[in-house]
Amino acid sequence: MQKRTITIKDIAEKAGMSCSLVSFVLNGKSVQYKVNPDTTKKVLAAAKALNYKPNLAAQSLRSGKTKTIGVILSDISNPFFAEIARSIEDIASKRGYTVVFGSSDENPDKLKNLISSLSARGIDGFIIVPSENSEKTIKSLAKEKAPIVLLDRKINSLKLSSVVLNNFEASKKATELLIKRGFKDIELFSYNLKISNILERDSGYETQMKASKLDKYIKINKISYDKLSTEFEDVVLGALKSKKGKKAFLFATNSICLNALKILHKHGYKVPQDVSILSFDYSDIFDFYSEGLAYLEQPISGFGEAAANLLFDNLNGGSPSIKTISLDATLHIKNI
Amino acid sequence: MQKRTITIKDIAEKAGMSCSLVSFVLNGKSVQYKVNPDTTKKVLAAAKALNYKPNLAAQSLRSGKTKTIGVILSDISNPFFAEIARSIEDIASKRGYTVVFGSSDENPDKLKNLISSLSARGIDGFIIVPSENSEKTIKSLAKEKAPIVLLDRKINSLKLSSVVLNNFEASKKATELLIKRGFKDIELFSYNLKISNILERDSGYETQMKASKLDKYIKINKISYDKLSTEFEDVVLGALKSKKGKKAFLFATNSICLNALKILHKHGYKVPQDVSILSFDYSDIFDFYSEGLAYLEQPISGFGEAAANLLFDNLNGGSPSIKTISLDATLHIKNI
DNA sequence: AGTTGCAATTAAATCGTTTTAGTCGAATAT
DNA sequence: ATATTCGACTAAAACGATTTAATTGCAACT
Repeated sequence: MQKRTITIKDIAEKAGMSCSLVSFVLNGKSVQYKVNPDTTKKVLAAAKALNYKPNLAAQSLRSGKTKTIGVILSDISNPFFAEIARSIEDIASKRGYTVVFGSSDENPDKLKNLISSLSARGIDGFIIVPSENSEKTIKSLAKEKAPIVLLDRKINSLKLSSVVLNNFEASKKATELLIKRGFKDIELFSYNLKISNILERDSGYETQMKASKLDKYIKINKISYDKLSTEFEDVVLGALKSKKGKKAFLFATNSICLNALKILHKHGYKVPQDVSILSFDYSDIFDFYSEGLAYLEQPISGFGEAAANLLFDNLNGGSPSIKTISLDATLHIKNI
Repeated sequence: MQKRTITIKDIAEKAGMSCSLVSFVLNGKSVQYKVNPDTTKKVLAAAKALNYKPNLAAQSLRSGKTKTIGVILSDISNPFFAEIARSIEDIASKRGYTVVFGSSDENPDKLKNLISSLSARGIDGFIIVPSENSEKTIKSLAKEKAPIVLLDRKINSLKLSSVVLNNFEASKKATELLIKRGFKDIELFSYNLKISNILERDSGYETQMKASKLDKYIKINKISYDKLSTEFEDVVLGALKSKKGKKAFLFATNSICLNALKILHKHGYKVPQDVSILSFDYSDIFDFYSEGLAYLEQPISGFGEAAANLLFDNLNGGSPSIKTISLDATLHIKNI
């Protein structure tokens, strides 16, 4: 069925000239190589007539570039990362690049495998959401290979561009709101992952609690990433029973909050009667609560766009400028 | 910073032999080409010592294969497609393939652009969620290029493998349940897209309504895909006010249902007092309803897996067997 | 007239791998 | 002793595009 693919040679024959000329024209270097305007026209006409599509493998082999960027996320089926993926895809396609995605599941070994398989494909640049303990892997990638932009989390010891939320400020601001509203018993639910965004969220909470002399109420519940659906229920129920009185839960991520809300509902606890909620990220569920809830919306597409633009600047400009872009969260309050 | 990349030639030099031998060994053709076992060992040792990674561009150029598959979805930021994307990615990576994704937004022009840009990259095979009016585009791709598997929707006029839900049966079964529970006034909310899954869901509903002599209650609300957040509210409110008595809404997709539930909540309507709900797909929201709700869960990862396996079978086996795989939905009932 | 200069074109090398067609010596067969 | 086979290996072409160095005419200058 496949009618042999059209090469530059076919064009050359049809137009009655050498391959070189065709290549010059097709790369927009007619002027530079002083190609006769008539010749240029002939080439373009022939290329269109034959419906020529350059062979990317050949171009890559020659140039060492693949016009492809690699994006490694935690999990592309997580809505947060799916939206990021989408915004990166949009920008890349406008620039004529394609994107390959990989999911690390917060697992450093998977991350390492992904990086090595992508880097073997001669990817031009990377956008990476670094998992725990991925410092060495990323460092060695940075040493030998293409530009890298870190996303959602930074690694201070590495001199790399990154795009992150202003996590510390957001978390502090959220805690402050709760305190202003009269809450003292504020518990944070967070992952036990050693990644910058989580650590900063923890620290923002802690800092504000201390600043407001609520040291003795500080309680950070660290949840293991892959045990959210199993062992989390006891943690939440325990926290609900711990003390009497006005109570608030601060959730470091969407997924933790969602699971907690399900547990609350399952056991008949009510928001805001039993507890008030403040969560990072937006979730559709939030639209069904009209009081006792607030959330910190992240500029998700902004992350993808900023990271993609940063990467392309490094890729094309060549100027390896290291930047950290820090975006702000928006606090939405529903009668809290 | 880049220490020149290692080629097969470097290995050949280090091991003191020709490139050919190295290639034979590295491709596991030692036996076929009767390479001396000692030589084989030497090659492998040298390759490992130099940390050799084959240049994919060169391999592609030579073989015409890219070890890459293209996946075109409606919108990768939609959780349904994100989960499919994830399951395809997992299978592909196990087989040593990478995946490039594109989102068509149900727009035939975007789909066409995506296909042409992916096909120019010499993609080995495609998994496509066909949008409306994409028949011609896909047909011409099928004629000139690699294997295609259609996903989520089929196009009867094209002889292509596809993986879909048994939409007609699912929709009929759902309608039947509602009727058994005593509902007569059952309205369907569906997209006005001419794609097989939607049309079959419409038809399953209609068929069952007729079979149960409820012809005069048949009402299909067709919503325009990109106006879900704007013009949909009036449709829902209108339907709620139309008749008195026991009422049920059947939603053809997750996104329609989610939007409707938000509207219900916003205007103070209650489930099941004002209306009962039956939706395709699962949504986290559903966990917050304990009565008057049922949903048809689709085997989402199953879609991705089946499609990927089908594609790889065609890709490697070479046998261009055309199969339609039809998966069943699971009906979950919450006190309806 | 002979050199120079320039516009326009082309041949050929190159990127890294795979594969075909051979080479070469040693072992076996006649 | 010569022909045949076979094991082990190699040279070189091919994939398609880009780019450097070289080659044409032809006009312009001294």
